[in-house]
Amino acid sequence: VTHRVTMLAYPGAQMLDVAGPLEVFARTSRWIEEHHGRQAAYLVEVVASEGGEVEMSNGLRLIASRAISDVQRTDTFLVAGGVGWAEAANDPGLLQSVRRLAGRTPRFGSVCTGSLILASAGLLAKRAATTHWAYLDVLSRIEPNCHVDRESIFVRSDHIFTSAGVTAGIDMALALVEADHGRSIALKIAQELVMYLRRPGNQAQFSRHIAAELKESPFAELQSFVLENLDADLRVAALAARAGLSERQFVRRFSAEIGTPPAEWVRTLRLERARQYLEQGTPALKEVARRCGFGDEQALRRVFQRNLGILPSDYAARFG
DNA sequence: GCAAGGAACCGCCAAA
DNA sequence: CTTTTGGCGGTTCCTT
Repeated sequence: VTHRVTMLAYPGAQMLDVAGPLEVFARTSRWIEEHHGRQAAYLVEVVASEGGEVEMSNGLRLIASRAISDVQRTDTFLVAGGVGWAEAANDPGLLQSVRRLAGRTPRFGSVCTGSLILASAGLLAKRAATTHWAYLDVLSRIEPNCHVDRESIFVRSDHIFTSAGVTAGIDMALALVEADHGRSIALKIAQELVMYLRRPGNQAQFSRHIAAELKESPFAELQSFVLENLDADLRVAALAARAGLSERQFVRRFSAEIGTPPAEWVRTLRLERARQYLEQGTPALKEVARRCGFGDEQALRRVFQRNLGILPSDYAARFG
């Protein structure tokens, strides 16, 4: 059974928003063909706001398979983000097409500022959604009835998926794959991507999938708590108490099970979360530090410097 | 970038 | 006799 994924591009759309999720679907397809001998699971296509050719935000001229107005049906419809979102959101014809296609698609969503286009089309009323950091307020302005989630990397509201940034778009695509083909395949693809992207350290940027992996661990509950409360007191004594073990025993068991001692594990997750925030556009470093549980900016800076050899501000400038 | 105090980690050991 | 537990203290790393 072929599942069609349609990605909308428009002038000034962000190429990575298109490429990231499509990469996930493409890899999943290939993996399933190789391991199950089945026909490709996903057929991906990029459609243009109009005509067949759009200039992306990086200057690349992308030739789309067709215009969105020509698409009769698809199974998953995604809208990319990018600097051109505002023009796209002011194009009544395009919004009409977006509404029409979303209306006849089992599920649809957006990456980054693509949410603003969905909102402009009136598709996010009474929905939970998110978008790029810097545009959360714009989102509530466009659609006052949208429940804007300011914390999440990506948000699902029934059949509508919105995500915060490029890496979040990948994360969201993985969630769609998980819904279609199950957790184990989604995890495999996530791992493959992590290797492909050569992200050192760990895979925590795919937060949801790490969370899935945690289900296997005897410390699952504790780990989910940590994942969801990175700004809480997560010193060893506190964690041990939460786990109902003596400190000594906790450190011993945790290290044996997880492979890293608790404090280090927490620090790694905090760093990874901070990277996510910086990659999705930078709120004040102070705010990043607070949300991730680093006491202050200095602590954040030290951990970055030591683990990545780069300052947070430089990291944001380079990847954000 | 430094000193001083604190937290984390882990080997060791005795008790359960 | 083996395994698990948890206190102790030294070293290292981190925070202030």
